Amino acid sequence: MKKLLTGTEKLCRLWSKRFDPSLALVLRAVGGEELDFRCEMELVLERFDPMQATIKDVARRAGVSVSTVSLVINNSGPVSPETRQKVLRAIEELGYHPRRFARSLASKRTGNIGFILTSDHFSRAEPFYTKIFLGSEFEARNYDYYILLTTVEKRGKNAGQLPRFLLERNVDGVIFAGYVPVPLVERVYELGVPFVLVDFLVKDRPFSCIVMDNDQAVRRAVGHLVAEHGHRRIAFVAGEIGHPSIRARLEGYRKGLEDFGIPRDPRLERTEEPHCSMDGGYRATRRMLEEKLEFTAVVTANDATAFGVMRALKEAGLRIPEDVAVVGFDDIDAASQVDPTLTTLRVPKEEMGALALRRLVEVIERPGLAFERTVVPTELVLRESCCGRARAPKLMDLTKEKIILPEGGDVDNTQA
Amino acid sequence: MKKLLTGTEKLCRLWSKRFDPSLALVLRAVGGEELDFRCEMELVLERFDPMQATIKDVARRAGVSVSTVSLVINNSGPVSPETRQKVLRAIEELGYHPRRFARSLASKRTGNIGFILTSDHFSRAEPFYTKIFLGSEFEARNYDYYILLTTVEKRGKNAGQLPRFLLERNVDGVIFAGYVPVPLVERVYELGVPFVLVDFLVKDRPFSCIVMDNDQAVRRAVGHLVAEHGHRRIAFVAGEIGHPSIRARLEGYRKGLEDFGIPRDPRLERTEEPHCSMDGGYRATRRMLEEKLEFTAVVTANDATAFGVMRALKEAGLRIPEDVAVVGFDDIDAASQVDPTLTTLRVPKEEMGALALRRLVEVIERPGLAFERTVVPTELVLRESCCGRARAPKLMDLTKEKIILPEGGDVDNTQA
DNA sequence: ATGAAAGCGCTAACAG
DNA sequence: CTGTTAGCGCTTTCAT
Repeated sequence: MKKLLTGTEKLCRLWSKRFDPSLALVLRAVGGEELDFRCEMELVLERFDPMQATIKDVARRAGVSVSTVSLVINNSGPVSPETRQKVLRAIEELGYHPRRFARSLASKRTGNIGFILTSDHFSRAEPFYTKIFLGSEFEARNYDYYILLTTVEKRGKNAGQLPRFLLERNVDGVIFAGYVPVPLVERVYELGVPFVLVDFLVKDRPFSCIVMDNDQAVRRAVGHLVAEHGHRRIAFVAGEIGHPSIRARLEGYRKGLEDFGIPRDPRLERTEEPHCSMDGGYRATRRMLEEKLEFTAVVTANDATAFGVMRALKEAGLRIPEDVAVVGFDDIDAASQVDPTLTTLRVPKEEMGALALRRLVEVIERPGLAFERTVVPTELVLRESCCGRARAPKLMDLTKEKIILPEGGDVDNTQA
Repeated sequence: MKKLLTGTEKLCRLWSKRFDPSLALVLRAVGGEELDFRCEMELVLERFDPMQATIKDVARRAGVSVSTVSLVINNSGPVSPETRQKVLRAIEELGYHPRRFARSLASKRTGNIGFILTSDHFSRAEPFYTKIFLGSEFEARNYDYYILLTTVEKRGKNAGQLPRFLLERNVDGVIFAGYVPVPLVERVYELGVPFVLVDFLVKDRPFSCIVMDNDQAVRRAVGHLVAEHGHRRIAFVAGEIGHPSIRARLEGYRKGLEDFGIPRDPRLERTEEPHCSMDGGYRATRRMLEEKLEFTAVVTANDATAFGVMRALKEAGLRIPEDVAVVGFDDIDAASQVDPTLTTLRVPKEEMGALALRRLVEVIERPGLAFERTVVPTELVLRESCCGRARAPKLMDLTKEKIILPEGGDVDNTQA
């Protein structure tokens, strides 16, 4: 049985909720008679309320209904210019901002995007994925989205488990960065939640993704080593060969050799390490040296690996690049800070993150959009580790770093 | 005038909302007679609904009211063990998860925390603040919070402007990382939104913050250079002297010299560069060399600066550390990857981020908690750039890096 | 210990 | 073009 509240009672509740419960008690004591001061009180509240204005306040002040205000806010419907002006002014005067969660509840859209990567990538805090994340984050603002980042286990019991924000329906879409568990991707797909992969793709599945031209990139690097520097004995060092990108890089290395009719030497393909890390590069190189293999250049699966390679070479008393040239992949910050500076394939990390975000927003806003694969080009950045100190640009001329773009030949300068 | 909806009408709406509007039309055509299939239909929905179960579904299935379910979920109220079991089972069976935004609307708590740093720090993507962020992010999960990251302008028209998530009331508290505009901090303070500063503090304000023992750290480093290696001519290179942390490091440098009665030489205090960057370090060092200043060691304000210093020294044909020793600050990843590896002061970045998160959650959950300043200790990590290759640990023994802890030294590490 | 009911602030369908 | 109204899914008195 619904009990009608008296004016005073309502008021008490209001105060008790929005201010201090003790004030409500005072009011209760004072308000012996039942008056409907609702309206006056709301005006009072408007002036003293420590809480932000609501859509109701705006409506009252503008002398229109809440729906009209909503239409104005969302630009979703015809509103006469005068009314719009009134509403806009009220919003301005009250400093009104719609609350995110209230909109979410009513509209089923959260304005959040989930960013998922493996704890592996996270805990090793690889600058590579950090950059991608930052790229997405930055772009997200342009579309008025927030990004919620989380990590998942690559394997083990929790591997297929949905992140919290999906269970709580707290995101409108998801970006997967790097090598995530395929079952997880499939589950998200089944849930019907829009998603995009970055630097990853699922075999035999046409999911939307943003990847680099991994194989062509390495192929180009090998081409440079052979054509410009006359290398013939070129090694390839990588780990984590399960990652599609890494595998593609190996393929690119092979194609590169093939382009020049150089026979493959399996002993120079070092993919035995579990990770593409500095440690992995170091150990693999030590082993090659111990096996007395001949090589004058090393192409690696990423910059971290290259650092390990360089370290091992130096410890063995070999000069870089005079005795052995080294090429990395990614162009992380440290690549231009090590000595000698590292020739590497620059991946447009932030740009990839931004691209992923844009594509995801598209899908969110136009459900049923077809999957699409985007391949972004990398650039070969020539530095000391393959060209030598004399020929490579000096530190302070970063803008003049020589860069070989995928499209053209030896295009000079221009840093992206 | 409220119009009562018939059973069919209700059903149509339901379907139209939760499924496909076209289905609703079909139903409308079929349901000529007015039946109240509400109950049956809800059971049907329960089985086929692509949407997640709601608290109502749980209540119905458990045969209790929604309030009881709420009590169970939040552990906020007395519920008989049997009822609790029933509810828990229903939740389990339905795979129910409360929606974040619905809770927010009802409870006024969002479960989000804002993370604010300047676009400066962001766009230069300094690994330092990235690590702090990751530390907070990781810890946030333990407390069931999400982190929303955003950047603000350090200066200019937008400098004092509130980030979106504050306007939209989309966070329960805020973490400020690094040097943010003081007016912004003050505004957040006035808004009554809980906040914590990391690696920053506002002069003459007792705001809660997590900072390192900047001055003591550098003092210890100087002490090491003097006591262990006999240096007397020690330079200090930094930029961005407005940042409290950087200023404190300069103070530490001065104290360090004082400890050994070494007179200060203003020409060896290079703080003219705008930023603590590789470029800044490089240029400052070039200038010192051009001015023919004598120095056998350089203490820098951060690792990036140190890299620039090393580069300039090498270009000048000086050996590190034989001719000049170098000490950094932060211990970013690259510090152990450069050649020679960099002696530096390790800042527990992730730990600081986590600490900030914990402190913030405390404040959020117990409003009115007093401000508190936390000083975390740094460690002096000895590597090749001051000890030389022979004495410093080899690459692969990272765990055996020699570390001097603040406690172990002869210095007092309390900071006001 | 449990349930009924009143919101939280907003959107969107629908009626005028 | 504008207003009325019914929710969205949950929390939180308050009464029982």
